Amino acid sequence: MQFSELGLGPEVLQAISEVGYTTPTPIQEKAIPWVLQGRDVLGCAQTGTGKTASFTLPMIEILAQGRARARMPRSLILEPTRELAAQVADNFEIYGKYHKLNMALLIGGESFGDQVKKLERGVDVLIATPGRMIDLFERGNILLSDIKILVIDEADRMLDMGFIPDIERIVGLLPKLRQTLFFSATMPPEIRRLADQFLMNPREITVAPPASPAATVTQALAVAYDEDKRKVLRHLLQTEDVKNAFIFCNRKKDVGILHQSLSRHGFNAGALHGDMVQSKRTETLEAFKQGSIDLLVCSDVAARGIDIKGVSHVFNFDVPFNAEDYVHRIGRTGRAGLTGRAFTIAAPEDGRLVQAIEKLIGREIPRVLIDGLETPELEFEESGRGRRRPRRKDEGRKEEGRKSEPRSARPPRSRAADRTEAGDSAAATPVPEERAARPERSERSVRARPERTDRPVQDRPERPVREDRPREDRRSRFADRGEDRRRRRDEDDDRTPVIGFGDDVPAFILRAARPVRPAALPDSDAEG
DNA sequence: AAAAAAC
Repeated sequence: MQFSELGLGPEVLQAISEVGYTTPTPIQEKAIPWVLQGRDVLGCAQTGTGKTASFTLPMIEILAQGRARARMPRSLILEPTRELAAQVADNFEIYGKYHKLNMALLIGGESFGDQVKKLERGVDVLIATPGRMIDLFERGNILLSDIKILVIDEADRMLDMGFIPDIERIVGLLPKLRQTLFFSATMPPEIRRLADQFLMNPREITVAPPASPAATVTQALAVAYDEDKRKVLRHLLQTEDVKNAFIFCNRKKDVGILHQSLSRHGFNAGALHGDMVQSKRTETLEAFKQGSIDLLVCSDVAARGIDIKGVSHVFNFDVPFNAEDYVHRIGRTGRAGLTGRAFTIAAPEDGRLVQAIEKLIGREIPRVLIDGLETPELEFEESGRGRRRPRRKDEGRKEEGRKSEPRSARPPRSRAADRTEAGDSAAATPVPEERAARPERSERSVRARPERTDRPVQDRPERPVREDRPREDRRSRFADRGEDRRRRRDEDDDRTPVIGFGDDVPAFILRAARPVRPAALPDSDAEG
């Protein structure tokens, strides 16, 4: 199946081919013809399935006819986060290149002035987060009586975030006669109810079973004491072949702390969470996209839907509270048929969270050991208040020997991280029992390569940078990787289908950034 | 337990 068979016009097809795509993803193949016919669509699809283009492409086609009047937008797309809204706007820019569509991005944290000015001029496409949208409506800057197409994206997340009342209110302001496209990764009863309420005789499209991570993502779990977590992370960053990575924390505060820590250790990292000013959020995300930042330390604001091509790794510095968020987080890698690796660092008290995740994804996450670090057991009992936090056995002893420094000079977390000397040059190895029980699995598990294990980072041979290779060379390199992937899949006996392009990957995705390396190797493990 | 979103 080719894009040219879906009923899209030559201008859109031209824009698509310039980006390098030839083959639609399953959801695009199924949804685009229906949307072009003016039908409602209920799409059950995770991000990373090509969902965004499945509505932007036909919308560009439909909106090409007619013209918007002042303050009367012709279509409305609702997104749960500002970053996702901006990403959809980018999509319209890219594929609407040969159409003159006016677009307005209505998100919080940016000045009203520009957004209002755009509305005055008349927009074809309105892309908004609910809060700012309602605000502008109440100020009288938007008339919704001309909306012909409504898109509700990430409905289940809107539910999680408490946006449903806002959504119901906005939809109540729209004309009853309209086309509605409704997307959600999962279909809990509450979402189903909304879909029934908003859609008329929709075509239902399901492309990936919810809560199943893509087969292209290799997962692993390291258990470590809380105070060792940063050391484990640094160790993984240095032993893994990390090109770039999302690093998720559960709390905004910890995003800041970890970002500082990694920066002090010479890693090229940025931070992203919802309390940062919007301009900084946009700037950081762009820098990560462009590759001028290798590591993005972030909260769950970036867990869902953020689509950055060719991210090699995801690290869960904290085990997510919500098991579904785990699936979303690790879905930032292994996209578009490329492989990715996802490591989760769990503290002993995270046992129940890990259990919930493993239950959701229906399998155990393979464990890895970090050489030179004591690996505690996960705990599964109720975590009562006042219960003693699990501690390393050697903690007291190391405490005496550690370099003296005024206690008040540092936050408690960073002091704790100083206490172990071993670790930075050690390697992650699989749990022995796992190897003994299933030898064929251990071969492809997330163990660091042997030649990398006990040499310091700067002694390792430089990895070839793919950018410098001639085109043909790159292609053959990828073909090899494809074969490798198939072999590994066979060994895995993993029957989950691969979502994406298979081996037919557009050239631009193969463009790789330089490998991530600490700018300077820390000479001690000190935080300073 | 947290995060997200309007000023």
